[in-house]
Amino acid sequence: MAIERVTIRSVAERAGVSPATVSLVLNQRPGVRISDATRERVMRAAGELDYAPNRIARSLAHGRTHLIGVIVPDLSNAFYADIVDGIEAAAAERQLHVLLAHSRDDAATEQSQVRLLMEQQVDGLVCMVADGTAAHCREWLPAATAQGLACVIVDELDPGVAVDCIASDDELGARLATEHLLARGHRRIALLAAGQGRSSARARLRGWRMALAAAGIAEDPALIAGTSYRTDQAVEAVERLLAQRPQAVLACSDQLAAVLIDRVAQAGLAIPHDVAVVGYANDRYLAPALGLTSVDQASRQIGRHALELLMQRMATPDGPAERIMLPPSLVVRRSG
Amino acid sequence: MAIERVTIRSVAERAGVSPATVSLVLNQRPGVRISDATRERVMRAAGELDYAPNRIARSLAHGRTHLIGVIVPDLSNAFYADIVDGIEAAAAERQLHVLLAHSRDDAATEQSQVRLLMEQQVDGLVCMVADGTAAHCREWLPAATAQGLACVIVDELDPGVAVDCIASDDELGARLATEHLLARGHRRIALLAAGQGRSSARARLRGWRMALAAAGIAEDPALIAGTSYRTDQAVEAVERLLAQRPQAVLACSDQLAAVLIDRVAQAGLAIPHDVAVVGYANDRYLAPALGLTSVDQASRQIGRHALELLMQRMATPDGPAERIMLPPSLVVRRSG
DNA sequence: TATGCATGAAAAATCGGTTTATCAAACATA
DNA sequence: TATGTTTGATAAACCGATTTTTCATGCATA
Repeated sequence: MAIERVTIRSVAERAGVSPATVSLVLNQRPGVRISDATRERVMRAAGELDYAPNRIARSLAHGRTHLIGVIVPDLSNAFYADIVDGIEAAAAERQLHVLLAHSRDDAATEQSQVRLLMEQQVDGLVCMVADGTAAHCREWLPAATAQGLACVIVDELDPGVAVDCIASDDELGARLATEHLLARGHRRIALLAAGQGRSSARARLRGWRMALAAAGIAEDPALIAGTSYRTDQAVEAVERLLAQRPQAVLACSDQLAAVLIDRVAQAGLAIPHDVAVVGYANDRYLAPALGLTSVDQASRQIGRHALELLMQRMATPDGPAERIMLPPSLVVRRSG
Repeated sequence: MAIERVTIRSVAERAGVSPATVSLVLNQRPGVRISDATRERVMRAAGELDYAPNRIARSLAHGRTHLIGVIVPDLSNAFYADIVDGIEAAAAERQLHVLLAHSRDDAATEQSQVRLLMEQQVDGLVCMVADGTAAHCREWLPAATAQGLACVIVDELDPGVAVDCIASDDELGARLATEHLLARGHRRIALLAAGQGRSSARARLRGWRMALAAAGIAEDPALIAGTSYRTDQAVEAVERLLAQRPQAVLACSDQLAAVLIDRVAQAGLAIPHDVAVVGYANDRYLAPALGLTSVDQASRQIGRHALELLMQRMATPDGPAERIMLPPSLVVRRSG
């Protein structure tokens, strides 16, 4: 049973007009005159047939898909999910749709998704990066922009290539968190770092240092432990840090903070009495569940701004690359 | 600076052949003969120009997009993210790509996404539902299938309309969890229920009941508290349940379990000594962070099977609707 | 030498729309 | 009445591919 598709021709036939007329009526562009009678007939025919124009054909004809490609490293990370949310909201206001692709934070996957999205003729591309892909856009960005694709990189401010970037002001975020811990009287404040090599890691380190320096506290290298955002690899770093007996720890993600809290509890210590803990990203699920004080990165705002930046780039392809930082805020809960 | 696109014509011109020949070479279907010299010239020209065929045009021509639409209610819920992961993996093996849409668990948004995906001419549709959209597919599914679109519903087994469904066997999951708590010697085992009206909620209730009945324990209605998966609305139900002094609680999501753990701790009780807690879904981030015993729903498997079901439906559009349940397993941690 | 058959490539139709140029009819003007 | 203008709709070209049909060749056969 072949299903006969409803095309512009079906509608034209039923309304007794030409396909061109149907197109003109449905797209009602200013300047084209259609008689009320004809318009009415076309609208009714389209309604009766429940006509939905084939976007594929439409895109082919006028060379715009009204699709924005969005690449996300980890679908189940609330930080990225919120950014996508912001992008989607801003896109919807402009009659654009989001085509979501999943890189799994893997460089090869990212690259094949970029290629797919380009073949899909997206009008623009927002690429969110994480540890595995932070610098990888160097590989494909030049080719993409050379073909006229507008791109924005999210969550990395130094991708090593001229492109619009947007991220949270991590220096400020780390500073706010550290100052908060200082204000609570802590002096031995450790940093559980992750994402080495990324602009965010460097910024957070700077923020932590600045706050300590401003308080006149000499930096103790033993109070910095570098690890990965992959929590299954973090336990060793956490143990190393706790062995230093810090009064407080700033963890670079809420997931890492969760691991930390777990180890602290296992060690029979109390939070925040023995060790105060601050997380990063204010994960919608994790932070409230753990009662975790955390730095909120205004992720939806990042998404909105990313789309606006993209619009700007699409309008003026040759302008200088921008670099936007959004201010974070500290959400205080009972962990520190 | 208008960027001249690389089309099949550019390649043809450079290779000194017709566009048809280029297409024939690049799609190398069995039965068409191309001389080695020509093939070589075309391949080189395509390589030199870095030609990427326009999928829009290709799809229009042969009426297949090789795109699978996937609707997800909540991007930041690891359960759905894992299902998407499974769908993607299975799709990639079949040279299909996933077009992800976000319903925010809102019926109107879901419907507009369905329409968009259909206009986008997806070859098939996997719709994951949650509380806000569980029964809503009744509204749009008949029209979608009438137009020849293959659909699969995930995480609801009684959508009220004939369609392929797939979900975890929640009766078994709840039974496993309850039996585990019984085996640990608990008798007053409460159920923190959510998702009222959904097949999963009914199944979990049945599973809990069956386990208790098999142990010869009379059901105490006061030990059931119904709430929403929205954790901001769950505190009241949790308090009500705790007031009944249960020895153990089976929560219908890890997020709810987190709220419960939080309230238990606030009440000065110890987990699992005073109250044992079992969650549901084995959230990749939450469950390990909380040390939460939880029912694992094999979410990636659900995704894989969903895609296979979809393939089957695309092959035989008129077969009877299937209803698949996948067996869950219990992951024991320190909470119960 | 004329005919038939492979072979390999190109021409043309098609997918479902958009958009520009064309054109007929109705109307206004001289 | 002849001419010029609107008005409203259509024909036709196009977007960038695919696919079927057509068409030169070259070769083998009778």
